[in-house]
Amino acid sequence: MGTSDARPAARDRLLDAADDLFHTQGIAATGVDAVLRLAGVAPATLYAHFAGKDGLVAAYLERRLERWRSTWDEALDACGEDPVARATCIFDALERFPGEDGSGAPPPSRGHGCAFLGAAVEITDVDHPAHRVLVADTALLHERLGRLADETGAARPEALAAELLALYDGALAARVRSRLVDRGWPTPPWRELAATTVERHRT
Amino acid sequence: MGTSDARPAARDRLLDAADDLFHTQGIAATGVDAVLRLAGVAPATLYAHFAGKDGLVAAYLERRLERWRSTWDEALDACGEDPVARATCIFDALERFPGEDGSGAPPPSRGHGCAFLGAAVEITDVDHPAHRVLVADTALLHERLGRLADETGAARPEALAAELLALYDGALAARVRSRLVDRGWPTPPWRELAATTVERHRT
DNA sequence: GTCTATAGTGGGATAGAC
DNA sequence: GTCTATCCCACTATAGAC
Repeated sequence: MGTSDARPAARDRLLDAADDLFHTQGIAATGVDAVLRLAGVAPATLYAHFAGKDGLVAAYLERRLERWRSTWDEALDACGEDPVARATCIFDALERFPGEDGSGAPPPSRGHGCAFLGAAVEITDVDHPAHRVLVADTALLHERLGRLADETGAARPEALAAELLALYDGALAARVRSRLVDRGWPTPPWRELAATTVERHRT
Repeated sequence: MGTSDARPAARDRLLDAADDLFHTQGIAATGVDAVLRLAGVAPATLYAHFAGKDGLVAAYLERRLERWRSTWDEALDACGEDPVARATCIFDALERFPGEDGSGAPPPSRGHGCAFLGAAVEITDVDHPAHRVLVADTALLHERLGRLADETGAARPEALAAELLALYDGALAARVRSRLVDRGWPTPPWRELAATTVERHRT
């Protein structure tokens, strides 16, 4: 069956290259040429699959959001039934997430922060095809963290969820800062901090 | 004396325009033309004062970092001698900071996150003239928070400082997310959370 | 039919000359 | 201050290969 070819199809190679370059070098700073070269794909193929660069950007973010969602799903499946574990396992997901994990990722792959928050800084036009994906990312975090916070029996679930989200964003920002200054600071134990936050809200 | 003219000099008008546009629309997405138009300045004037767009970007970030430093200084002067107040008054500074404060800033002025972390996503070339300013921002935060954490008598000052920094970055990220989804979530009481964090480290 | 190779066009932005 | 040059980049068109 042709679906098991050794080399991925051109469309997937384009998305892989886009994921790498857009995230590590910035979206606007990355020319279409660079994506084409890394993917080993001809220009016409790109425009056959996507609606220009903007469409490729949207598709790259969409696929990344799906990957994040399933990584989080797997972490939730693996962490058991304890409400505290479930509310804090977003940090397990972060450790598992390809590129952000502890595995042998080359230096520049890590430490570029949340791809969606980063894109939100570069893309301010609400008519950009990627804008809805940026909204969907925040919506996903709000909805899930809100539900998980609710399950912990917190008095004010949304307040707890907002604090957990801040911890998550703080953890990602810390990686950017540690890339900038290299002289390492101690990495806070995010998961434990999150657990403490949950407990504080259960009074 | 010419220094008290009603209209600022061209160089300052350029920096004002750059501060506005680069921060709210992104650096790469903002053309030099837009800066020139908003500043009411001729192209040649820009290139007489700065080394091209990159130089303007560096100067804009440099001036913004200085503004942030003095805002933080004033907040430190105003918050008294209590070590906990001093360690947490970075959030007072955030409230005072022009553009990020609660004052009548038009919608798009707020909610674009830390200008330096944002620039770090757009500018990955370490040879870019603005790169050293990005490093200086993180260095300032590390150094000051480290010193303030030390003054609280924390057992592990750097660990405390890292947590305070995460809270700071989380607070800025929360503003970006609330701009994206508008349906507001409760804003955590950052200063109180920071105070709780300090107390937890004083055991 | 999907993809590649190559060449080329138009627009916008940086930069500098007059 | 206007006006112009130069360059880069997104995008397209054509023709051919697997």
